[in-house]
Amino acid sequence: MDSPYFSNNTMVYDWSMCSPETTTNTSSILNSAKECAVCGAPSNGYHFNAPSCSACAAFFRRTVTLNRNFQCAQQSICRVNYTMRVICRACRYHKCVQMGMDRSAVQPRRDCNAGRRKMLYHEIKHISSTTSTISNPSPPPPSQIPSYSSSISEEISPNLAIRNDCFEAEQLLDDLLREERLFNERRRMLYCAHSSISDLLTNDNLNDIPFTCSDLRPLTFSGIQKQIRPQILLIYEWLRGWRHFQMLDTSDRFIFLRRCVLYHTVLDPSYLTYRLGFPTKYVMFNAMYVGIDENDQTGWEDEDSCIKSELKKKLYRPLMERTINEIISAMRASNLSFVEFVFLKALVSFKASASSDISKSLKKFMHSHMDLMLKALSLHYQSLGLSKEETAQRTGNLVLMMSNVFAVGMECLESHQKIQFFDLWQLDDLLIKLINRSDR
Amino acid sequence: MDSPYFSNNTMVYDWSMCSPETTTNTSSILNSAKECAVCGAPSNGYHFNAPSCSACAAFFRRTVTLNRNFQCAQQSICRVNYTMRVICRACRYHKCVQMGMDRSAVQPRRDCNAGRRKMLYHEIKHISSTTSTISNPSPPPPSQIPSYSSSISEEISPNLAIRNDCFEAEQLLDDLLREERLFNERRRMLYCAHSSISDLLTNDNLNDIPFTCSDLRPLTFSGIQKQIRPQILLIYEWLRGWRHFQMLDTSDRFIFLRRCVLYHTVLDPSYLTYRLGFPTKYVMFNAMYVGIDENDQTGWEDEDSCIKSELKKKLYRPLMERTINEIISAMRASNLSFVEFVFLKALVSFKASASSDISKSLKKFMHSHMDLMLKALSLHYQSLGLSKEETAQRTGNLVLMMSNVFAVGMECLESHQKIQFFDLWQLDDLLIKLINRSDR
DNA sequence: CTCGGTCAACGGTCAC
DNA sequence: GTGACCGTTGACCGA
Repeated sequence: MDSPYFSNNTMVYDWSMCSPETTTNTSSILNSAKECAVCGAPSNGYHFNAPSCSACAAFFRRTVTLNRNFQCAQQSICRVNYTMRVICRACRYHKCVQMGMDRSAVQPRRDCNAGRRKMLYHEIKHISSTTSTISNPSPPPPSQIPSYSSSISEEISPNLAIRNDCFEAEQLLDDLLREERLFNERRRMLYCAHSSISDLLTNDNLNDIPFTCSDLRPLTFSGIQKQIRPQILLIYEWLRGWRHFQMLDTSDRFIFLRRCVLYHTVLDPSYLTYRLGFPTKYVMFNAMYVGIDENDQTGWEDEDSCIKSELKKKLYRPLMERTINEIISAMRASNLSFVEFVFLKALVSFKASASSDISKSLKKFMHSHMDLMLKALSLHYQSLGLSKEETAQRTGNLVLMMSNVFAVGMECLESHQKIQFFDLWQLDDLLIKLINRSDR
Repeated sequence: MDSPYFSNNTMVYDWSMCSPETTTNTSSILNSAKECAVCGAPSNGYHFNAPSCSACAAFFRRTVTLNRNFQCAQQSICRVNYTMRVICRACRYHKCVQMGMDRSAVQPRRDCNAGRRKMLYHEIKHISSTTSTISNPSPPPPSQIPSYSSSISEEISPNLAIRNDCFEAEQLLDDLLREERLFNERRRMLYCAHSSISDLLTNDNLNDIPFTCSDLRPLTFSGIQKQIRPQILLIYEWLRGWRHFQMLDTSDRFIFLRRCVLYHTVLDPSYLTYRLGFPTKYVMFNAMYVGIDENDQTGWEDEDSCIKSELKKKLYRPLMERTINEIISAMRASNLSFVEFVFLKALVSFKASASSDISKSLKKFMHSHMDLMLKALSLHYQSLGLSKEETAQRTGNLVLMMSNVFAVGMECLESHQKIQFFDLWQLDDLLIKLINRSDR
């Protein structure tokens, strides 16, 4: 009664189909089971918890058991369908995962001492692969590739499970770093005043902050006002870079976007200030800054037809000071690294969304996703050679920072709801829609 | 004999040879499978549906993938056997087909990263760089254009449609449509005033224009001035969506971006005006419009601290009128479809860049890329059921439109170079860098 | 019904 | 350009 179907429904369908129009129509569910979710070929049922054809199932099984890691030659945007499925294996694998295939559903290598012939086949394969690796001058990979020999299958299985998790975690870190770099590239193009275009277009730009000190300009509120819309777009692009975002329905996307706009607006300036401006300049998302010191009037002056100096200070100095005291100082104290910042941003974004009014199954998925994030962070620390104590301490710092970000973010939200309600100064109308409770 | 193999073989071969000869003696099938039907060499089974040796199979595969067409120096009566097989390729290929080899059994190009060495390399990299992707210099040479074997089509026979080309053409159309839709989604988020956020975030938005009439607002030059930078970013994102863009070096990227900014600035307003504003409103990229009629002053008024009405009209009315007369009217006359617009945009972008100062090999690649585009367009017309005459006529229209776009674009460029030189009004500094010859 | 194993037939590679 | 070589794929099977 429960076996595969029940688990299928809770794990996959509940959250991939939480949009009303799909759940109402049962035939679409039946149709989706008849068609491979990965390549669209006629499917004969479920494989590894996703409606898929046997070919994609075999592909997925091979990829997992051999612990392969593919790299897309393009930008991980290859179309995967019946005719194109063999073109890019990286994207085919990602689509398998996206469509709900579960790495843990791949069983450990079975004991195959069923017949002489099979053993013979394996021995031959084993010998030939061994000799080829020996003849190769490159470092030998035998520890990575599972042996074809069936005799040690029992010993492999626990390691294999760990490796699967590592694989996912590693992938996650790669995704997050890629998206942050893209975000920086876009910000450079939008806000940099002095860089040459060659600097913007180059491939080698691995900087973890988008600006340099020479890009910083005194803040004007009218400048912020005009550039908040592109900034929201960039946050949306960051969110879309997350592999599972496209599977969310509209209302869940809305929740995620709202949360990210709110908390990124706190986090990004914090990191920029920590890296570029502290202790004199508080740097905003668009490389504009205000003076931190009370006597420094930069950015706090009157702006005709926009906002008065007094109101600026009344509304935003407390927020700025709280951000400095509770977030930026913590970043400085722990000497926050780029990777840690990227994790902090992701954890804040997903934790905030998971605490919102989303479907139960999505909530469950989000929590396992955050577990994976912590796992990836731990692996990162491990690769840096940190001890367990240091790892625990830095992870704890990050989690403490998260709660500070939530607190400051809430104050920021309330403050802007007040601004909008009393019309203290003109906010962008898309921002208002994201601040308000209802969507209109 | 080997019972499992035998049953396997019969099952597989029955499926592939579902012909009336299945009643023939099984042994004769096995005998015939033992020797190559083409050259008589010992064969190891079926290839492309004919019992053949691996050499003849490889020969057939190369011939099909490279779409080669051989000519026999004799009278197409050459004997093809084990010793003579390399003498006449025309007769060898002919015999391949005669013996039942099926061109459609040759599959599309597979993942190029799948090679033995490269795979090993990736796996090693995978191990060593668990998390330190930052320090990874990412060895694969980006400036090198890979093999693109399909572009080496010297001896093309038009009646033998290349399967691979069809795949690539299909992929190309898909990419272009996807990028245009993404472009529209981004424009909606940047410029829409009245849509609800749910409308922006929904997946089902397949509209081919980003705005509705209710989004249109009277133009202000200061508004254009402020929003040109996000627009350049969107053009950059469009360009980056092109699969091969990341393989270009910085200077080539610069050339492409310059060309696209120029011609998209002509093309996008043209399409928007044709679809939304004509004959009263000329619609810009950000949903702002000016009046087309000389008596309609909308958008042409004085703007304090930016630009005077007189200068606006002097600088931009001629450009607008030329765009209407030469481009928009042509779009209207041919009732340009969304897909055609997408192709027009791509053709203009790539043709303009290919005519610039880029490396010879890139130029060659660009031309074959444009050929592929025309092929994809032709396939699209074919799928719509258009006759050859109609296809030729519409393709001709599109090519004529291209040259008009180039002409108007050149005038637009000169006009803005003049504006920048005499400082007639303040242009965005990134735009200036893209207009000027040198990069500084 | 969906696992894993199997192997003929694919594609890519690279000395020759 | 050729063909031996090897890795990958997917229809098929038993469990």
